[in-house]
Amino acid sequence: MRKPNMREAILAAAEELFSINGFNAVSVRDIAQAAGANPGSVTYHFKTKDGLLLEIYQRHCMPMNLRRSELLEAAKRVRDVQDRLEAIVRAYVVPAFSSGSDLAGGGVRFTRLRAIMSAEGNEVARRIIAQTFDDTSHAFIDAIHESLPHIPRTEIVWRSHFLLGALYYTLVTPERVSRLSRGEADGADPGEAIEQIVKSTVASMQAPALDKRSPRKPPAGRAPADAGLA
Amino acid sequence: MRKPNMREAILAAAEELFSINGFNAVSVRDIAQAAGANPGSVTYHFKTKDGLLLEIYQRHCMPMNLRRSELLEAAKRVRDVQDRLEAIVRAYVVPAFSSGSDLAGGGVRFTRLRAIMSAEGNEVARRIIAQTFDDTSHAFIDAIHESLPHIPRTEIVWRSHFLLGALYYTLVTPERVSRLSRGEADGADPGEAIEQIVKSTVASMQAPALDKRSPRKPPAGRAPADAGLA
DNA sequence: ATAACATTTGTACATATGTACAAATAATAA
DNA sequence: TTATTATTTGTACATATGTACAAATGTTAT
Repeated sequence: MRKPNMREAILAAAEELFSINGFNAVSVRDIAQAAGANPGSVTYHFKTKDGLLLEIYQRHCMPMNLRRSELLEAAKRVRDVQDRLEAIVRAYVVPAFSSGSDLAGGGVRFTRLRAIMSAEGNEVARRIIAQTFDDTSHAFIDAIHESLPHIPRTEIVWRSHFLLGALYYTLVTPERVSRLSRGEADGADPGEAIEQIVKSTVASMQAPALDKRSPRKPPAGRAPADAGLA
Repeated sequence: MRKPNMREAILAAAEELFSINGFNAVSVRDIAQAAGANPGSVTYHFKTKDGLLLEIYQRHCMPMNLRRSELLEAAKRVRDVQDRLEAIVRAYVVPAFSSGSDLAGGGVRFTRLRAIMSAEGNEVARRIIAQTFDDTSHAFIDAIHESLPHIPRTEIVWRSHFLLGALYYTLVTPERVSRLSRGEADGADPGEAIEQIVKSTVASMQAPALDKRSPRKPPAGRAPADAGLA
């Protein structure tokens, strides 16, 4: 074949298919076919299916985190507290939708991929994510915490976690928003999604703290985790 | 074999395995082995693997929605607006963690199952969910909307969607909360998760509306969905 | 006990899967 | 050119998969 760069074609096809169907449901043959390549070619370039996923992550993680860091630094310089908080949240959300250097939809595709991998409990993904995104996550958590010093850090962690969940779920099931809003909202419109997530997250961050317990040490005699519930 | 009820054992094993690894990564043989049954038994009782998943959904959907409806009705009768809003959100969240009639952890397991199925884009699940949960979702959206009449319904839909995303993600990746909070929070503690989700969601629901456009009809000459972003 | 039915077992089949590898072909360097 | 290397192709293998089905076994009713 005279494909200018088959490696790239395979990578793109894999990313597309994984981001739609997950890792487990996509076969190496599916990927090869979508890329117009031979199954053997996949083995040649990436050795294993895991290797292919790894390469996809390595392709995207750095740029996305870089973009986030830039936007975060800019956001931290915003004077007004309310505006700053919003800018910080936006700095976290926007790169998840548009990863800049990438082709159209690249950011959305990779974020949706991450969402599905995390649901599938994919081990390759889990490792990469923990060691690549945690730094950035901490940076955002700290920045938000500095804008909201009266909220315990732990609660900021929870709320950031909810933000990521909202983001993931919106990318995975956008049609549900359209359906439940009876067509008044378009769940697949990144602009709309970003605005809604940002506004709703900023508000949630500002919620009063629960502080049932002292900020550091929980009192020893607490009921076991799932006593009254499970 | 003299297993008192093999059908139930298979169902339980499937639910457990699906809720951890997803549908695609679990084989009929895995399920059979976990249930101490023969692969053929699975075919006998449920005909196909899809049939097995279907049965799991039918087993849980009704009770969970019933519980939600009860709690919702009670919540709607709360006098104070703020308290009512919180009660409504809680009525939505709590049954996702504890499905009542079920054995310990049943609610969490089924909700985690739904989270993974929705990420995997499972068709069987998608169909059942849309026709079983949408009524309940609308009831909650309406109830919240009545407590917050100044917020457009569409925005309540978005924020409810984020709530579900947060809930799902917390059940799928609880260890991330523990890790990012450096052990100060336990992401797997249902009680803690519920309180955090409820408080943060109540706040997000009360966020001011975006209202870039008139409440009902968006102006015709709007930019195409993903023009400036994708 | 005998008949009727329900369940379980064991096995088989067709297909799908990840990956290995030798041969063929293209690209590059000498 | 020829030699060398990089890539692609085709095929093969071992294993896994969903499901079908007949035989064996258990259960219940008469």
